[in-house]
Amino acid sequence: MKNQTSQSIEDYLKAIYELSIKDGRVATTHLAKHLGISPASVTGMIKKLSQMEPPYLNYQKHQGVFLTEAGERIALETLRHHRLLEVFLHEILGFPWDEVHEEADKLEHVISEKFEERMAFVLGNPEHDPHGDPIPNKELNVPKATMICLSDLRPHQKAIIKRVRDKDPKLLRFLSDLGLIPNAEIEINDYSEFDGNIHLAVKNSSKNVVLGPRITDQIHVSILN
Amino acid sequence: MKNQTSQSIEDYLKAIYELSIKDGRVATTHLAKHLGISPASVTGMIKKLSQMEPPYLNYQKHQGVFLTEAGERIALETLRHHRLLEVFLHEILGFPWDEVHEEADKLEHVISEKFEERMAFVLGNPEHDPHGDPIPNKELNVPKATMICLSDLRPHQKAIIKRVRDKDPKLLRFLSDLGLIPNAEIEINDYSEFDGNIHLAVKNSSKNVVLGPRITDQIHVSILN
DNA sequence: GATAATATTTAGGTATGCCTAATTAAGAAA
DNA sequence: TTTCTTAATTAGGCATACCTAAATATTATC
Repeated sequence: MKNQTSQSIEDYLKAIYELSIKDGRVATTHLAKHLGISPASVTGMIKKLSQMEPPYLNYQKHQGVFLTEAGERIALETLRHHRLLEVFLHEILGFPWDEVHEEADKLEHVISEKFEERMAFVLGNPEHDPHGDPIPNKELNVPKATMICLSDLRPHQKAIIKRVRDKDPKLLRFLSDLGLIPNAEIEINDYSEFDGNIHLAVKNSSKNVVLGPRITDQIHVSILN
Repeated sequence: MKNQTSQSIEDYLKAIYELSIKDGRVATTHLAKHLGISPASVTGMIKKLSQMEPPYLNYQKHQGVFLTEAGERIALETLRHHRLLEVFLHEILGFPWDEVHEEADKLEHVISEKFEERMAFVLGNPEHDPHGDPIPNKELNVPKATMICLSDLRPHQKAIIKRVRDKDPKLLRFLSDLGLIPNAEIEINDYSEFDGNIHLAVKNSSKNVVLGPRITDQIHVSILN
């Protein structure tokens, strides 16, 4: 079996990479849900990907999958494309940050290495995309940052938003209307033990905001002393 | 049958548009050669495209095809994408003009209307791509220009290069090394009746060049008085 | 440890878009 | 007009990547 990629393969590998950060192995159903595809189809594809030469992933029946080195390389290349494109769309073409994800999802499979290289040059080799996610560098190393969830902050702590993980344009628009975007400074006012809601102040907009745990888990921050 | 597009369909319609400018109807084999596909495959596709609702093209067995209005619309939209992308790649990302075609050929099928619109805005609604080909405007009207082939010029005439039709990167690089790119000013020195070679001077580079008819037919110019 | 619920896989099928080989139609030349 | 050549079509296949329905593991619960 020949070793090549396709739009689909890149999507699978990227999804497995993202899901396996948390869990190690990725379950068929989990992957299926994430990709919006039936579990049966996923089984077919992961069998194929695990039988390529070299294989893109390790797979044992009923045990889920994880990436091989070759698979991770493709995933990181795709992720680099994706995140560079997000910055590019935002900075150069003026896309609002909640619209960059969808467009980058299509383009990431199509651009050439030259396009990637030119983009990185024009943008000055950015390390983070507009959502704060780290961009793998040319050697595919992912810059690590020490961040915690907004939900882990305690009252009166100040922090800077570094990353917003959600991809839903509606939520992203909601957050940016509140000023809750990467590099914004916030201060926790209160934390209600009861429902997990967090009350916080956004510095520049001087707005006071109440956020539920569904949202605060998605926002990553670094603490200000 | 539903009416949609795909990468392949857009390629077919664009090719038919380009070929039918000269000939009106486009023959199966002609199209097959242009697309690098077997004639049998082309027959299958054009049958499909002519039976859609609305049809993208008119087709009668053994008589070739021509575009319907719906087909032409898709072709022009794709062409607009393509040529805007060429300008964009050249001006914004710094691609050399001989490399823009290949990249645009892939991207043209993938970018959104928003991407197109943002590109046009950032570039200031250009009317020509780096090869001098006209870019259909938003309403898909193609700007017309009065140009003739370089091969039709007479000795001592001066002209400005408006368009270089060839897509071969090697030839394009050769021409730009000589300064023969859109907007360059040239003057015809001599024309050899015998072999069709044209001797000309390029203004800015003050080079003297001899070009054969294979090339001079591809270069379109407007005459300077 | 048996059973119920859930996860996963197998089997069989579909649409797209390409292929080769064989056939038929059209156009040119004798 | 008949024949030859070239163009176009049909027939039958293949790969990719998805689907549903049915069968089989696995895991959780009693």
